[in-house]
Order: sequence, then structure tokens, then C-alpha cells
Amino acid sequence: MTYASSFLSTLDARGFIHQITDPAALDAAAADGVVTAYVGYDCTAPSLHIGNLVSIMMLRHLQQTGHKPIVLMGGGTTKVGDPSFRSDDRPLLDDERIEANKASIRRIFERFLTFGDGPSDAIMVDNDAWLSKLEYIPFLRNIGRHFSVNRMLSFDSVKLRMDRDQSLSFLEFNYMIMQAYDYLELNRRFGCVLQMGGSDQWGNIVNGTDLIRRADARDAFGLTTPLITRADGAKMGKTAAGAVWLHEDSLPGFDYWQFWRNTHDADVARFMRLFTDLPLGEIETLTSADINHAKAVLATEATALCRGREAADAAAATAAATFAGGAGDDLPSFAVVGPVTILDALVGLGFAASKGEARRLVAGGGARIDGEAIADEAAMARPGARISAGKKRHGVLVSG
RNA sequence: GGAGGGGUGGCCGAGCGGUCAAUGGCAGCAGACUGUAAAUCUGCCGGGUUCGCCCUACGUUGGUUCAAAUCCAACCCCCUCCA
Repeated sequence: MTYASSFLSTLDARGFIHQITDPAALDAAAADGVVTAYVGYDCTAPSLHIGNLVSIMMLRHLQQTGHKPIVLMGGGTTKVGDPSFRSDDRPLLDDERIEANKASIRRIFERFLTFGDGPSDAIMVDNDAWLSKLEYIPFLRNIGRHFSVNRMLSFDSVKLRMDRDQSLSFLEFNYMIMQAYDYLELNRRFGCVLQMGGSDQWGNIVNGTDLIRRADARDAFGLTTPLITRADGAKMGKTAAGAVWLHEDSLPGFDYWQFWRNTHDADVARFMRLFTDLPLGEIETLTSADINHAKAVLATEATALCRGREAADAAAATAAATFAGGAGDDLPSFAVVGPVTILDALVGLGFAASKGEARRLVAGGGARIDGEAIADEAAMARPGARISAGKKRHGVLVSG
């Protein structure tokens, strides 16, 4: 369908929409006034990763089209653990850990959203504020009565565990109730009428809109994004090195930039629409001209959003210098005292997991010092040397 | 509850007393070709190594044997069929 509101038409044109509970009504609400919407994030790690980026961008578009984003931190729910589509229990984290993760994650959002007190300023709230204060009996009477266990058992997320005869603790079983309750709380406290999330959250989101209707007789909406995969079918954001983290402490800017630079041809236009602010017309122009150059633009723009323009330009400059044969400022470095063997340098820079692997790299002709291929594993490298493993991984030895 | 089948390296999946660090496929890494892409071809692909070997690994724990991923016992977990 075509949307009247700039919010939904933007999301639609850029490929964010998978399902909406009542598209026409939500569109009307968004065209009519300020819509307050939220996305929930858990605090199991100190950083979010690429998989969360779609919903973060959605909140950004929400704000830029005049609406109000709420970032809900699952400080309370993290103490329970989402059993959805997981085969194993998640480890439970202690309060201290959760607090530290929350603080760290907030810094990411500050890059994408404007926080404050204005009508369309973003706010961040923690569901621990209400979840940990709940009283059991009142909760059961007021909220519990709206949930049918029969129906909860029919959700795929629960059925999966039941069918496998895997234990699903009562604690975890309550997760979906808490998420629905979060939505109700946000609706009451902030007039939040839209919950967004990945397509795997559809069931949980619908639970929330149902609860709001039953408990307070009000309408609320849900919107999910498609699962973003790469053109070759692989799940996005997994590299050999692990998850692609948004936080600079977990993944250096240069590596973040490189992740985007190495996007498959077929994904460039789609990723530009999803993960940059570039206007659609410009994306069209860029990707139909020189696809390889377009990737560099994608990398720089995506990095600028997440890490700042300066970090993006630095990464781009380092990449340009490095791939031209020089060395940029932003390369990974390894501090050494005096010369070390090529093997130690490779392991120290994280290019090889063990000396054996480093040996194989040298034997296979993949190791270079200052651009010179090294065939001898006993070769020494001095501080200041540029070490390369293959064509893409580069680092420098620094004195220290 | 009864009867079968199975748990092997990141994943899938062979092996079923020594020649097994374990065929093959996928993923990954490197080389060639390119565009820091894809496809294709080639090599590598548990750890250490003085390159002789050594260590750790085939669900868990014991046992048989000169020798076990392979045989036996117990236990744990998964799957299928019957009730």
C-alpha cells in the first residue's frame, strides 16, 4: 500500500517494513500527529551489534519524521532471559553487569538519536523501573487474567521448546508476559502506541497490543522488520572474527568500515537504504554508476552514523592509503620491544590464532612485511614495519 | 513403560580394534584471476615443536587389550516406532 505519513512512506521506501498490525490506522495516526514508538533491547552484552542496527535506524527515521522514540532497556527482562527461538537457557547476569552494559549501550544510541525533553526527543527507559516493583497478587489479578495459557502454549517460540522436550522454566515462560506488560506501561506512562522490532518479535509485540486493548481498551500498533540477510543467504553481521559490534571498544572503526566496504555487490543498494541516510535518488545514482566506489561510500556513511564523521573519514583515509601500499594511522597495531619474528607479529596482531596458523600463513605466501612477501618463517620484523596477512588484513608494529 | 537407532573436529557427515588428528561436504583462511565484490581454480584448515616428535580430542565414567573413535559395562542426552 502507499502511505500518507512521511514516517511510514520512508520506512516502506527504504525496505524496513515486514508486517504492521493495522497499517491504515497507524498511517493515519502518524500523518495526524506525533507518534510515540519504542523498541526494546536487552543488556546481555556491553555493545549492540549489526543485527540491532535495523531497528536503531528505524527509530532514527521515526525521530526525523517528527515522532518520538523510546529506547527501552530490558534491565528487568534481562534478568529473566528471552527463550524465543533459543534452544539453550541464557545465562543470568548480575545487576552490576547489567548496569554497566546499559551505560555502554546508551552511548551508541546517542549517535543515532537526539535525547532530551522536547516533543520528539528520544528518551531511554529501563523496564526494571516497573518490573522489579511488581507485586505478585495484584499483577496476577490485573494482568495475568488477560493471558490465556492455551494461547501462550501455541506460540512457536514455546512450542519449539516443548516439542523438543526441553525444559522451559516458568521464569522464561513469563518473558512474553513481561514484554507485553512493558508495552502497556509505556502506553500508560508515555502514550506509546507503537512497538517495533524484528520479525521474530511479532508474537511478543501482538501480545502487547492485545493486552493494551484488553486492559485499557485502547488501540496500539506493532511493526516488524524483515530479517536482513545477505544476497548469498548468509545471516548478516557474522564474520570469522565474530559479531560486528557497534561500539568502538568492541570493534575498531577501521574494521567497522571494512565490514561495510566488503559488502556483496548485490547488497549495496539495499544496505544503503537501510543503513545510511543517503537520499534514495543518490543511492540509485551511486549504485548504478561504479558499484565498487559505491561500497566505499556505503562504508563511510554507515561508519559516520555509528562512529562519527571523523572516525569514518579516518577509516576511509587509512583504507585508501593501505590498499595503495602505504600505511594509514588507523591500522591495528602491536607493541613490541625490538625486532620480533614474523610469526610473533602475526599472532600479536591477531591475524593468526596460533603460531601454527601463522606458519601456515607464511608457507601459503600470505604474509608480508612492508608489502614484501615473506617465505621464511624466521624472518624478523622491526618496529614500524607494516605487517599484512593476505590482501585485506594489515597492521603495524609499534615500539613499546 | 516396551522395541530399535544415534551422540565424531565451527556445522553436516563417514569411519566401527592398529596404517586415525580421524574420508567427504559446508563454513573459514591464504594464493591465482579481479574491483578490498561474486564466480572459478589451487593450497591450508586441533595445539606445541629443537620438525625427531610431543600434547589434547570422537557424549560421560570405568573396563578389556600390547593397542580403542572403534569391543564391554554403567550413566547422561537426542531421535523413531509401539503402548
